[in-house]
Amino acid sequence: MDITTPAPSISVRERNAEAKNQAILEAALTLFSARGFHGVAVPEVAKLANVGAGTIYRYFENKEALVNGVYQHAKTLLAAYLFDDFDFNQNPREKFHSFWSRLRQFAQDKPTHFRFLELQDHAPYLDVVSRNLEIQSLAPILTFCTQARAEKIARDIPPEALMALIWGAFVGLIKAQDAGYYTLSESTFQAAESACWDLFCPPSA
Amino acid sequence: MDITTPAPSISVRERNAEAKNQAILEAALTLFSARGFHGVAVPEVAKLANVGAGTIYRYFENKEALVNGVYQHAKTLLAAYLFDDFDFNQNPREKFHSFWSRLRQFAQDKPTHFRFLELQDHAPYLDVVSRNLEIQSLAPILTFCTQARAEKIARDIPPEALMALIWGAFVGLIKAQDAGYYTLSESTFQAAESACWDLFCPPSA
DNA sequence: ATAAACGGAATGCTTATTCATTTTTAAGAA
DNA sequence: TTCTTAAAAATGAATAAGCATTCCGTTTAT
Repeated sequence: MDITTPAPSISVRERNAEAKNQAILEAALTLFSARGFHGVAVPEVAKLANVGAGTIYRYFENKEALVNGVYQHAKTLLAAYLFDDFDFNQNPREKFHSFWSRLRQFAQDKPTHFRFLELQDHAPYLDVVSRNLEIQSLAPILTFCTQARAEKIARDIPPEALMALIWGAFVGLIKAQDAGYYTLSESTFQAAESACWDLFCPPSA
Repeated sequence: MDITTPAPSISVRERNAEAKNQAILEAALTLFSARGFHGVAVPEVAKLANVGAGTIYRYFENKEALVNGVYQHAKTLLAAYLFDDFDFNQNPREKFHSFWSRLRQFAQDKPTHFRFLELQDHAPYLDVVSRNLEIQSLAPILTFCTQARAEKIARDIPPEALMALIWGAFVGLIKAQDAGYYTLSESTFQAAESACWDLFCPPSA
């Protein structure tokens, strides 16, 4: 008998609860990313999560809270992909490459998360927490654009617009692949990166 | 009494029907563009169109047919903005400028149409006619990209990917404005155009 | 006067949410 | 350890609200 363990800090109860929470979030992510918020019924989420319909309401106040939970989960994961262990001592071109690669990794590893985030972006049912998370998680990139602008490296365009152009280009690339217009190869991805870098800073400089 | 007019070729009935059809399409466009297909109730469309709920079903078989009607209407208008009286004898840079300006004009004149088309793109409830219209209306741009590629003017990237990057960049620019991140000025639009042109073709050439 | 078009209440189905009941967990007594 | 039991968690049928579509009495054009 082990008297060094007074009580398990994580009870069976907590463990189960965590697993269930995850199962619900994952099921909701899958369905919302395919058909959008209004296109999915809550009992359907319950079924996919192998959970009773009532159980969802023990974890989330209502359907809106559920979609916000999924949003915050996905956005946090994206931020982790983008910024964890990021080396801010790189030169601008290297930083750009890091962002591009990390974004690509996210889109490849977590296509459902990526699609979900694109679909729900700026939806009217997103709450204050979700909106702040959106702004926060883009802030480092905006800072990068602003600095590059100040250093006369980036183009003379408002940094927000620069960021929007490049983010939009990336999203367009992924969406067109999703839509079946082509299959992205490694070399196409690299070529797209340098094309976007040339969008970012004037070619002659 | 005027015996020279045997019968009016357009009856009051036909005229009213046309007006009603338009009113329904416009109301549906407004609501769908704001809240998506599943987020809008048909009687709500009827109310905004000043029409009885039943009347909608005299013009459209069901809700799906309605959203497809709106889609086809909007996509056709976009194609008109993009291609009507287009001068295909311009050089590539001039053609690019024409496309960019026309797309901008559409986004400015018809922001609701633009938003609707972005929101419903590749939605599972779009029918064959809508999907074909999508492909058809982008074909001239794809042809432009393919030709520019063949003439070694455009970057060495699959033309579909090039188009996706530029289209995506444009959409990103407009969406970020919609989201309130900034207000687009004339000069920003021009700068964005040349940035995208540099994305399109290698800067050194 | 007649036939088509219209309107909007009525119908029947779907769905968000609740709640009474059952199952599971934690902890102490035997 | 095994049994007992109170509390927490989970369930899914039931409730209530919402919605797509229909239908029939009314209006309108010819």
